[in-house]
Amino acid sequence: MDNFTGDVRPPAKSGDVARLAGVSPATVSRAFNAPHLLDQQTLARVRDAAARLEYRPQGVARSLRSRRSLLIGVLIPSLRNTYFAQTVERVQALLAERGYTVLIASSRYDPAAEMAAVKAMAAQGVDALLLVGRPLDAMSRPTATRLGLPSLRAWAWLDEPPCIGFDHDAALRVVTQHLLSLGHRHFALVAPFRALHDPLRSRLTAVREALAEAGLALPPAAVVDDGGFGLADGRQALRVLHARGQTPTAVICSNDLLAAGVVLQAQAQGLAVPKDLSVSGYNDLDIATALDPALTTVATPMTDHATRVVAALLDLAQGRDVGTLTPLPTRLVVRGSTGPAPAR
Amino acid sequence: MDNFTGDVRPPAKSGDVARLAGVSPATVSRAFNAPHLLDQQTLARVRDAAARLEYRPQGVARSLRSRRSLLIGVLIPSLRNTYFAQTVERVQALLAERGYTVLIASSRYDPAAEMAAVKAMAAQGVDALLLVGRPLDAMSRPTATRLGLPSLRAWAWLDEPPCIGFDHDAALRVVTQHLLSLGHRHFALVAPFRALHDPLRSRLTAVREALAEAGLALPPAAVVDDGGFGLADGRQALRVLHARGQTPTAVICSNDLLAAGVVLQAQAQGLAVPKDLSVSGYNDLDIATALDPALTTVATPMTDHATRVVAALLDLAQGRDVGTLTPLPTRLVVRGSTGPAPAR
DNA sequence: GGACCAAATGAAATCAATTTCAGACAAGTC
DNA sequence: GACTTGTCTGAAATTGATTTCATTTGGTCC
Repeated sequence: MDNFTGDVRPPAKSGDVARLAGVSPATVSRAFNAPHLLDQQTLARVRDAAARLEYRPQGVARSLRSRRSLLIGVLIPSLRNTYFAQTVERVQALLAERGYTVLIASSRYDPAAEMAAVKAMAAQGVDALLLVGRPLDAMSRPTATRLGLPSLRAWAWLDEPPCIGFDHDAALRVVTQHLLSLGHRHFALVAPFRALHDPLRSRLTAVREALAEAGLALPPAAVVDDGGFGLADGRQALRVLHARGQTPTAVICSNDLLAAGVVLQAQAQGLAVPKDLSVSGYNDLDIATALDPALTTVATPMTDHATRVVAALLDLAQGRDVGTLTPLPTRLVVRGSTGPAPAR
Repeated sequence: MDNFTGDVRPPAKSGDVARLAGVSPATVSRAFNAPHLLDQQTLARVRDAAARLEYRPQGVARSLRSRRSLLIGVLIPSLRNTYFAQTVERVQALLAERGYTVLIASSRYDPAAEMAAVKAMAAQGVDALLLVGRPLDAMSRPTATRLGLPSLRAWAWLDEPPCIGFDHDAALRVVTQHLLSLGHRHFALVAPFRALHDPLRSRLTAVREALAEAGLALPPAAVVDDGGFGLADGRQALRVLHARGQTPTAVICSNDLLAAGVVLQAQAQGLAVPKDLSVSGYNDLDIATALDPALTTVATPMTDHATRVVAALLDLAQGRDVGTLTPLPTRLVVRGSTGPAPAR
């Protein structure tokens, strides 16, 4: 039952430190939270006593009285998405430097799970909540607000402050224009968002509009919007397009993994990239430069993203207002996977 | 400053619910934590009042008094590792079903960060700690124990209970034997663990030993133990081997991404896989079957892993002992990337 | 030398729940 | 009818830190 291993004496509490240092618990608290209020001598005595007893203030008690938990909740759609996973890692590392600990939950694109996670995190008393990606449950953010929980939306730029993110629709328009300028007239879009709710599909609209400006249409058969987000799904997507009789010269993908899959499948079928088929990705992950040819893609700089997200989170957690925010810049990175349209 | 939006009235506390239901706070508490103790009528009244006031017990106060936080800490080496990321996602989902919330920290293979995370999680009062992968700081687990924090080691099987994991060394011996049985005599190993501390390199020893049994040696030049864990690193590894004058017929890789990189690089250089070169991966991630040829690899079943980890964590969190544990079974999955050694 | 002020500290209240302990009441037993 | 037993409930203590408020002390200014 009990699990004694040598010196598992009950951990010291602030009163113990106070007694050893010959001060009151209030002073111990100040030594940790407002050392400038203390006399140098006193501070030293308390620090010494705390070190000797290996005292670590119990977070739970601190949170209760001070109403600050030093906890930040992070809610993402999926950890299988490398970009999200890396973002979480960076955000966590930066927050740890500032003394914050990170609570994580993945909704796995399930609105109910998203809402449940918001409530769970509110119940645990996080100081602020980071919502990565577009909302799955339209009420998740209002719910956080109603529970008195400051929240930040990240990754996708939405006009719903505070928000720090990229304007993905604009980026996709740029990709489309890039391909148009290379002479492409036959497009396909691989963006498996069908199962997700409407707003996520604005990417589709963005591509449609950019094509419409050039007088081109994107027929439903040229859009693969089901399946997953992985390499195998990219391969499958190209097969599906061909099975539907589609023979695009340019395939726009909603992430690099899908694009890599399309490239591999094309090569397996004897199509040269980019001579016969141009392919574009999104995110500029490592894989984009690990392929032959390297992927033309949209860079969504992660360092910038993570840094600004953390700064805003800290502001929110400490009750400060975050100023007006603008979308983060994306950058079209043209590499070998896109080229002039083949003559037909 | 304040941020009122409509009905941000202060959240209800247990006393409010008690008053509305005409009972004492103690009864409200019992309604949530031990409903069987209450009269049906009373229970209904309390539930009704709680619903009407949208009462959610404040976790911080509950944790303080009950000494249970319903928080579980998860500490991993890296979220860039897809297997770890997916494991975290599953573990989190399963724990959420049981009412637990997950605190996460990534050490990024930094021993100091690992130790700091253990302390931070202890301070936040997690009920149990999951340590994924081999220890970076030998003291991290003893520290947890000394702080009275039950911990579980996962992923790697170590004789340091409680632990749930795979015997990677045994699995690598099986891989080596598979390749030996195909007639290979010239091996290379891509396992970029050099920067990591010693125990992690036992994989190298495992391969060496298996080869030794067949009377073969693995020269240092045939081992690539630096670089990263990505696709590009796999490509680079094969280049490095060739630059060193190594012409292995079989390359054993410590993960699927590296193996994929080796395969792609080989193909780019005109080497046929597996005719000229056999390559093995590890983990059996999605990418293993998305390539041409598909990767021979070692399956480390994630569902099994996550399920058992969660069961053990719940036991630990609730102060129960976890029984004796045995390593989880791995499985060699032979696919197209390995084949008979070429004649020389 | 008295009034005033700032710095340093402690005593006690506080945060919001859970838990302990004891009491009320009803039902059964002899 | 007295006694036991079990069920249900509430009052008050408890958890461990922070915060408020009051007090002490020493210095400065006129």
